[in-house]
Amino acid sequence: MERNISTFHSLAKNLNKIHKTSCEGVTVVQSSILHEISLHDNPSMQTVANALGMDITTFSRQIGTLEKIKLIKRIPYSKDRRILLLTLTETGQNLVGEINNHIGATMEASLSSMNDFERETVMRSMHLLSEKLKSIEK
Amino acid sequence: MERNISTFHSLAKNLNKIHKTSCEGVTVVQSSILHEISLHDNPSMQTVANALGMDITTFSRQIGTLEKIKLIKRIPYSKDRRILLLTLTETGQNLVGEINNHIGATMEASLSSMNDFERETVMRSMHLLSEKLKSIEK
DNA sequence: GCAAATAGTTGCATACTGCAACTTTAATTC
DNA sequence: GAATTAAAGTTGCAGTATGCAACTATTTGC
Repeated sequence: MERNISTFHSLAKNLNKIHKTSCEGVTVVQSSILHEISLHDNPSMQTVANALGMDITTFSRQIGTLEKIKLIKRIPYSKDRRILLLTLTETGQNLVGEINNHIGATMEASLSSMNDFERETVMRSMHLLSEKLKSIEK
Repeated sequence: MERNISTFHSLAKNLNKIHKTSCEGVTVVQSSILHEISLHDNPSMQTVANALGMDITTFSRQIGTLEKIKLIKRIPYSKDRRILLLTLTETGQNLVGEINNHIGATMEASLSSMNDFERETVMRSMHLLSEKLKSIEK
């Protein structure tokens, strides 16, 4: 188990490192926000902030920044005027695509020395693990 | 591949969340520093900062904080007086142990619905992946 | 011995974070 | 249907984190 803890730290650190080097011009947090928006269909601020487990006030300011640099737009929701819907601009969509490509390429590169079976096993395990971890409450 | 990117984000986020909830009284960054120190035998500042990919100035200040709250000590190295060696205090060691236990317990809990074979596969994949990711240069 | 390199610290200037308090709008309650 | 309560976001702090530049102190190389 001791060894698993080191694996935990190492994996967390390296995933973060990959993410950092993959999102030029934007921070890791901002990249996560953009990605999360891309997963939904015009989500509200609360929706995205909750999905990311971010404090809404910090989130609000990050959204302000992202709108200022024209990666997203805030659109008032006519049926409930308290709500602002978030949408990626075209620039934002392109950036998300680039970041995804970069992350994907880095992952591919680091798994390149595995055979297809190993690679498939690792990817499936990653997916399984992430699904299990999602369901942690609190 | 599109799906793998979401897995990537989800996994990174959840590992970070587990870490955050596991290190009470200390930030995730500080916990990483403590863990990294625990992996070495009286490492120097540079050694740990490099291992974590942290800027030495930020690191220096974090070490200042950690020493102030008596989790680590800086010990001058007699053979090269530019160097300070880092060591965990007893309190620091205990904290690292608690954090490790908490992380371990959370991981166990979230994998509890798997059978032994699956769990073993996932853990081995995690380890394999983290090893591969380590070797990414730059 | 002196120039260059290395380990670490400190001075900014900037950015991130979260609690408290606020505004605006919607839902509830009586 | 007015009054209360709740929800979505924003802003005011105050504390912390981050990184570049410049600094001190030591060591290494020639």
